Order: sequence, then C-alpha cells, then structure tokens
Amino acid sequence: MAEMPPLSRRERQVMDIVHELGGATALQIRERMSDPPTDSAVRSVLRILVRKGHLSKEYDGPRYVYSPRIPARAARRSAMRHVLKTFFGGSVEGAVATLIALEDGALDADERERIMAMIEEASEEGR
Amino acid sequence: MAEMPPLSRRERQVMDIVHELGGATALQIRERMSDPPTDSAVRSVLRILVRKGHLSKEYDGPRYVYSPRIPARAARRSAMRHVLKTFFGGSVEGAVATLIALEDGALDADERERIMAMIEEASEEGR
DNA sequence: ACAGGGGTGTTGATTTTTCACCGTCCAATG
DNA sequence: CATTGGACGGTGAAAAATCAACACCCCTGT
Repeated sequence: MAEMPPLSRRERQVMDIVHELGGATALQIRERMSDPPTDSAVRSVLRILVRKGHLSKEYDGPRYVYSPRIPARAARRSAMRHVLKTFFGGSVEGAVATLIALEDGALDADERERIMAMIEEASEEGR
Repeated sequence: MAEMPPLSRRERQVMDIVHELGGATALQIRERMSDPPTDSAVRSVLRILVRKGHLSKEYDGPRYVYSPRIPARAARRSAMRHVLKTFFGGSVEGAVATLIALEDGALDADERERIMAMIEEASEEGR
C-alpha cells in the first residue's frame, strides 16, 4: 500500500481535477482539461489511477464517479506541506503572507475574524 | 515565450529541489533525490529545463549553478494559487487553517503576532 | 426487433521521458 | 609530464506515458 511512484503529467492533471471537484465522471474531467485528448484516452489514465490506488470508482446511476482514495483532509495537508517546504522554506508566516495577498484586497471582515480566532486557538493549544 | 507544456515527472522533481534551494549545482540536486539516477541523467533533465526556459545556468567558480528563471515571488504565488484552487476551493480561510495546524502545536508567540499584524493590515488595505 | 447513443475497457502503435554509456575538458596531483 | 578525478554534454537505446481506434455492453426509442 505504499504510495510509491509519483504521478505522470496526465495523471497529476487528472488527480488535480478530481480533487478540485471532490469526485467526477470521465466526461466532467475531460471537460475541465485545457488540451483534451480523446474520451478513451482520459479513461485510460483513469483506469491507471484506479489500479495504482489513487482513485476509487463508484457506480452512480448510469456512470462511474471517480473519487480520491485519500481523505480530502489528508490531501490538503499533504499538498500544503509540500508547497510550504518547497516555496517557503517552511515558513508558515511567509505562506500566510502570500496567501492573504493573493486575492488582492479581498478578505472580508467575517473571514478575517474567523482566521484570527483560529490562530488564537492554535497557539493556545500549543502550551 | 509561452510556458506551455507542463513538466514531466523528473523535471518537476528537479524544479522543486531548485526552488527549495533557490539555486543548486547538478550534484546538490542529485543528492536531494530520493531515487537518484546517474549524474549524467540528472544533467540531461537539467539541460532540458534550461532549453525549455525554466532554469538558467550561471558559472559559479568551478561549476554551474542552476536557478529558476521565474522570480521566487511569482513562483510562490503561482504555487500557492494552485493549491488554493485545487484543494481549498479558493477558500483562503481554509488554507490558513490547514497551514497553521500543520506544524502541530508550533507557531511561537512572535510568529503568531506577526501573522496577526499582517492580517490586520491586509484587511485595512481593502477599504 | 432493430438502430442509435452514451459509457466503458482493451489493445497496440506512437511519442515522450528517462537514463547510462562514452568522450571531452580542465585542474590538481604525483 | 602523465595521471587521476570532477564536471560537463551528446547520443541513442530502453522504458514509460499517451493516445485513438475498436469492440462491447446496456439502455431508450422507433
């Protein structure tokens, strides 16, 4: 059950789409691709991803829905940990800075409050 | 100058290492790989990355140092934007939550303060 | 019952990626 | 000098990824 061999280009592209949607059909996935190959090509990589254990198939009505085998929570953490390490030298501070500056100007009062609260809690837990 | 074809597996692995180090020699890169191929193999993908315009070579003393062609700032933003979209549905709040919970318990008082300050500023700017 | 359409898996060929062997160059060593 | 060792790039062959054609369903409607 080791996670071994990193994903190929297409595989990663498909995984990203599935992660973004939570779960998706072959068609939905193909629609979100910028350079869509044949429907059958998409299915090929889907099949591979299932065999490798990264996706699961579930029969929903008349078609299959593919979903990440890894819980969303874990996937999020893993992805975030990776960019944190790769691009921010592990600096949470730096990462947050970039994050809040991303959606230029956004971040309404509510959101701000909730984030502040989260940080409060997080640091209290630490003791 | 189009950024087009996404990187292959190895290419991405190498790019990540170079990003993490800011700049690196062929040897340094090879050392950081979990499954290191031959030195010459590493150099091959390096050569490709340079040709594709993702890396630049600079002669530092007796050897080449490879560095990302894209400014670190832009790379960071781009990477963060991608995980934000893919794994957090664009929710900055969610992303920050995961971020601060990552280094379990960590986040010393200073860091916490600085982050709070940043958020304050960010939201004030918005008005 | 038949035709048409969507959804799926298989297969084999083409393209890309990955890699190590090898030759060169240079600098330091004996 | 001759030799050794590190750094480098070219080349072509092996392996992997990518893809489209094709063949099967299973429906639904004619």
